[in-house]
Amino acid sequence: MSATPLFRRIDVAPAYQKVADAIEREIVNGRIKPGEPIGTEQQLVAQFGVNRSTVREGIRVLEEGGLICRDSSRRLQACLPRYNKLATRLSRALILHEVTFRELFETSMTLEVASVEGAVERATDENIADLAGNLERSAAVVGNPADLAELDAEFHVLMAKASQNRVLQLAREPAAQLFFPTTEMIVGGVPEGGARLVEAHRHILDAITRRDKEAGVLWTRRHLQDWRRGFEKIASLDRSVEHTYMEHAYAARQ
Amino acid sequence: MSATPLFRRIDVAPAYQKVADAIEREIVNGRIKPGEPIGTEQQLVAQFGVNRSTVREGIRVLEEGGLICRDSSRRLQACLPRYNKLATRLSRALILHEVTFRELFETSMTLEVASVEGAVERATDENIADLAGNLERSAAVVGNPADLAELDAEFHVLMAKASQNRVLQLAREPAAQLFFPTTEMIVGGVPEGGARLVEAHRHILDAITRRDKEAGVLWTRRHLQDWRRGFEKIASLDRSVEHTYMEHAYAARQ
DNA sequence: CTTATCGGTTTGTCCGACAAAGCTAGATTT
DNA sequence: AAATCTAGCTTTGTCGGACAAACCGATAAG
Repeated sequence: MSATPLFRRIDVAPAYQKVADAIEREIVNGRIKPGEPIGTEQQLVAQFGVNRSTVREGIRVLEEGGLICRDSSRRLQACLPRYNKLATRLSRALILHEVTFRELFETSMTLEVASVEGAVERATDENIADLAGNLERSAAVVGNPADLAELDAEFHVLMAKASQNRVLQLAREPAAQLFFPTTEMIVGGVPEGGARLVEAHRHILDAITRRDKEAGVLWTRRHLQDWRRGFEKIASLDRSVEHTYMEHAYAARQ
Repeated sequence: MSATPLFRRIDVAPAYQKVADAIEREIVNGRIKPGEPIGTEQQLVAQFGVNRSTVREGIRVLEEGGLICRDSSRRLQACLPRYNKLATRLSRALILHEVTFRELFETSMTLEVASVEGAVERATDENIADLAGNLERSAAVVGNPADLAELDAEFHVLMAKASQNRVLQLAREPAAQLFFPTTEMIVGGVPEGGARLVEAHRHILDAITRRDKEAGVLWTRRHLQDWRRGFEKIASLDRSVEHTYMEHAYAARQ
């Protein structure tokens, strides 16, 4: 696979990249822990011996990557990258690749089933309480598609949290960000759609509480199949996500 | 969920962020297509009416996000974000969150099974030829853990490609980047490990070719269970990924 | 037809500067 | 004395200008 080269690969990375890499190393290696300050721009200028503009370009890179962030007073500090923020980038990439709803549906089915299985096995009392709270709020807005869609997305996030599996939480996030925004137009377009959604959530939560994996999986599948049927009424599964958004939600929002 | 506010949210984002957002909008909306030039920094300075340093900070943000890249002569252009690059960020985030191998294993099992199911259903002749080529090369280096680990990772990427599901490809990538680097130490640590790995790949490819979903899933599960058993010989599943890396691969490399 | 050379562009980096916002600590008020 | 206010210092965000190195295109030389 690899021949040993005569010369080491010459390093021609621009200075701002080296600045970013140097800071990244310190964070990933744990020498700077999340929450600890990176130092002021002036200090970084002194330490790296480059201009402040160069330092700032390096900072932008790390900031976008989620490795550093700013505290209340805009000072730099290391931070734990938020899945959510990073997932947004991935979702955007998916849109640009013109993925279809069929791909999205298939993968979401896999991940949500895995999610409910984990939740049935390992949900804590607190997880269950959170889900119950969400269910209660959902029942109160069953006639309002916009609010219900938001709570539906939250329900599934809580379910993934209840699985106690952070890798799973991460893996499902990009798909969820594309998947669940469509809930609004589907719930709004199908009579009794809201009621069915809340009913499904109720059964799922019940299954999690009773540690009944079979029921949990069954109702999760039904829940997603409902979504799929609703979707097929308004668009083709084989069209790109972006295209369908353009014609529905997006047009209405702007 | 939302009251209609009297005033529109006042916009206080820094200029470099606005520059980045403006360019991002053009790309995501499709007005600038992947491969098309963004323009020189000087042109952006003129269009946005801000300083070049500000423009450059905005460019760094987009570059890191994978939305723009540079052609051979360092000129800016829109590009299709590569899953791989973005997945690297997510993998890094997972390390910082100190995820355990148990989480990684559980999720990988889910995703690889989904992957093989998709491949059995939809693999093209070209996909199968690629997998066969990989298998052949693997068989040739069965005694070399480093090369074999690399080919194993490639095999699973090819399998995900064969599923024809880009969302799935994306979802499995971050986990794969953490999961498969361990293959080297596992294959190296277990006698006959290399042979078992190649054998499993052979059965999986055979199942894909025969469109036998049951066999494909069975051998994929066995393949991953092998990995898990090998892993348990050298570390605990409940330790963090980062911690284990530190003691094995990482120490050897530097 | 290939090679060499030469401006013109563009990027990467640097310097110096300034307004706005936050923080600090001393001064002022109650 | 405690709370409050204010003035100064620090830090960030932005700006203008500058220059070397790399790159492009075109022209000149072999």
